[in-house]
Amino acid sequence: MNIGEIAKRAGVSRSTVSYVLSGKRPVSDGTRQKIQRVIDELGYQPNASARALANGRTNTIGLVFPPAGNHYTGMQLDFIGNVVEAAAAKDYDVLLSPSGMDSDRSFQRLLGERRVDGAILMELRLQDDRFEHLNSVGLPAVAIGRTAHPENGWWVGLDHTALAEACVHHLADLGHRTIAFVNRPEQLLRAGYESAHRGLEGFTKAAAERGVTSRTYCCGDDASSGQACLERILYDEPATTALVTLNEAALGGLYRGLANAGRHVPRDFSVTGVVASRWAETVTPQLTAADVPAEQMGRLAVDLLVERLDHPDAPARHHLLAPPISLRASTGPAGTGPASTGPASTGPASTG
Amino acid sequence: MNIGEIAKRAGVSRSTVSYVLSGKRPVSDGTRQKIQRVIDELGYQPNASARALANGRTNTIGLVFPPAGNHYTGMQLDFIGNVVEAAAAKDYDVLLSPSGMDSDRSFQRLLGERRVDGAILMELRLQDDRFEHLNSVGLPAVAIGRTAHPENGWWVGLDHTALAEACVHHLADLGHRTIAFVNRPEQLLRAGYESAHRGLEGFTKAAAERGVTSRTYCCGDDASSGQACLERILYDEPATTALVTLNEAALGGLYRGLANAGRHVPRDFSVTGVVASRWAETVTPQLTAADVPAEQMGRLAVDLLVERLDHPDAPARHHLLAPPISLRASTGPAGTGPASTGPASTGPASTG
DNA sequence: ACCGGCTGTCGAACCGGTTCGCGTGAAGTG
DNA sequence: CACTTCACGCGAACCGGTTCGACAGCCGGT
Repeated sequence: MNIGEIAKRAGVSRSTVSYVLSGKRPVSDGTRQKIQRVIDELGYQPNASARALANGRTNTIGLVFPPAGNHYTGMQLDFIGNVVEAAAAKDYDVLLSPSGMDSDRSFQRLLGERRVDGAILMELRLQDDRFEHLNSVGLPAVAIGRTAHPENGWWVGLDHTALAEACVHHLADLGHRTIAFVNRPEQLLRAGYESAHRGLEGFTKAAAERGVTSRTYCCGDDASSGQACLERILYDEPATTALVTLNEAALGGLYRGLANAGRHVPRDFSVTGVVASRWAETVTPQLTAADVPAEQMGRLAVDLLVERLDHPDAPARHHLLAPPISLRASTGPAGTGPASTGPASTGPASTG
Repeated sequence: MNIGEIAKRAGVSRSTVSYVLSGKRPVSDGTRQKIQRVIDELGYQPNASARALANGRTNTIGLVFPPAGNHYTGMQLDFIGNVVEAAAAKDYDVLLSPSGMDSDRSFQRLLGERRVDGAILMELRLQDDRFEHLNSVGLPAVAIGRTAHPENGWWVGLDHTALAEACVHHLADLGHRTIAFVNRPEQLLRAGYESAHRGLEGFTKAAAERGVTSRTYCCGDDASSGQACLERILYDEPATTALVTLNEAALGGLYRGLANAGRHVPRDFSVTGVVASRWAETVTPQLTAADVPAEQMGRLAVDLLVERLDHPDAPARHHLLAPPISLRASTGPAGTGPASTGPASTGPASTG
């Protein structure tokens, strides 16, 4: 069932059917209805490849996300889901591309074969060569996150610096003097992950300002790494009474480590960080945290990209978000020290 | 840069370039190298839309997942990630389609506009009209899950009946006599979700066989619903000493409810169910559960679909998986009853 | 020297849409 | 009634690949 078949049955030419479909030229009421009736009867829908070939637009956007290790974190999931929904609402489909590292076949296909009209980049690095690749083939892109030089880019980002600072201030205001920072895995930090770097920067700066003792750790994206990391924290500095984390996947492990060490949250130890609310509410006690507004960010990213596609010469725009800290139940005033001793720390463990 | 440009620069015809690219006809070494050099210099990649139009294959598969409510569970995330990776390994791209309910635009686009060569269906219902829609347009599909009549279908499924039975037997072997079942949300059960129905069936059957007292509950896919559900369980039957759940998103809330009620896991109360290992390991104590092999399932689904695409007349195949229960730390022998009383149950709450 | 077969390449048609320029017939105007 | 104007629909070209039939040239065999 192609457009010629419709034209034949309606007794008109193919171009007239096309104009009925697109509305780009007026068609008389009589012909339009005749054609429309045939279309409805046959349930005709135009072939996407042919249309894309003819008018140069695929009505598809690419979502590029290098996997952090072998699995995805809850936050990535939230972004993916919300981007897909926002795109669907604007009649765009979403093509998923894993990896996106150089020489990655899937990413190359997306770009070179022009399967998509534009791309949304996740998991940004401070120096992100994906932008150059996209620019070199003229594909518009919007980032979720921002590079080291975001001035003239299209992106929607989270102010990790400010959020980490806010977490430190919150803890310092509660009287905590020794605070640990649990970052994403070292491999990602080394790769230049934006959130890891900016969060670390904000944490370090605020800790210095408030004169609190601090240590920073990298931690694998899973529960057992979190547990090991916490053991290490208490081994390195038993007087630690609070931590800030960006690593939502390790959160369960951090809590387990605290429980094993006999530190009660929030009485003996406070935990906070940057985590989407639905994950913050999964742990007990519920996590006081800056809520990552994944839905809003996904929607904004799609909005920006579609705007850019519709107006190729529009000036660059971006959104920098800094959600407030939601007070839940995982932070409290610094106590006089640990209430009791749990199992003695016997030594540090690898923290991924 | 199109194929004609390459042909011109190499001094050959367009068809010869095409044959170099596809290898479908022999080309002499000299010409091949001449063409290949031009291709490499210009970094030429053939246009995906044009190719799809010409040979009728998009090299894209659709992943159809009706959202359970407004967000995705960790298990869905795992499937999506693993399907995308498995597809990428076979040089297929993945197009995501939310909803997939009737009259859904995105789903209709996938089918009618032939954006994909085939589809993988997630979140199966016992009677799933998506199959009929797909069949009516001749699109091959593979399901993750199985309908009420899976005999001649292509699918990879989890034997939820057997898994739920195994959970009950495990608990009964430990001496538990009063067991609750925490299912997916009622809305999904009513919609005919396969896992919810088969899990419930297996639970009910095994509970009857073992003569244990049981109650079954539906529970929203979030932590607060889980907490409310647990309060309700203990209100309805305070003698309950164990539960089985399919609802991974509610798990954190169930644990919180138990902690609030003063029930220690596993001393006073045992918890088990069907949950992917990486989520089972997030909670404390770690969940004894039948591990959903999401990676394997994603890979198998892609393998089946690609096989079906390559051999349109191949006989239907499927894989029914029943992973064993991984013993972790959330189940133990039934005690003599709750060790102490937590906050008194004051009444049931809505459980979503 | 002639013929048959085989290789390697070409040209043209085709996939299913979109878009542009043009022709036609009806309506409006002096 | 002749002439412009306009609305409407048609045909052809095009997007960028793939594929098939044909043909040229070379080889070896008799």
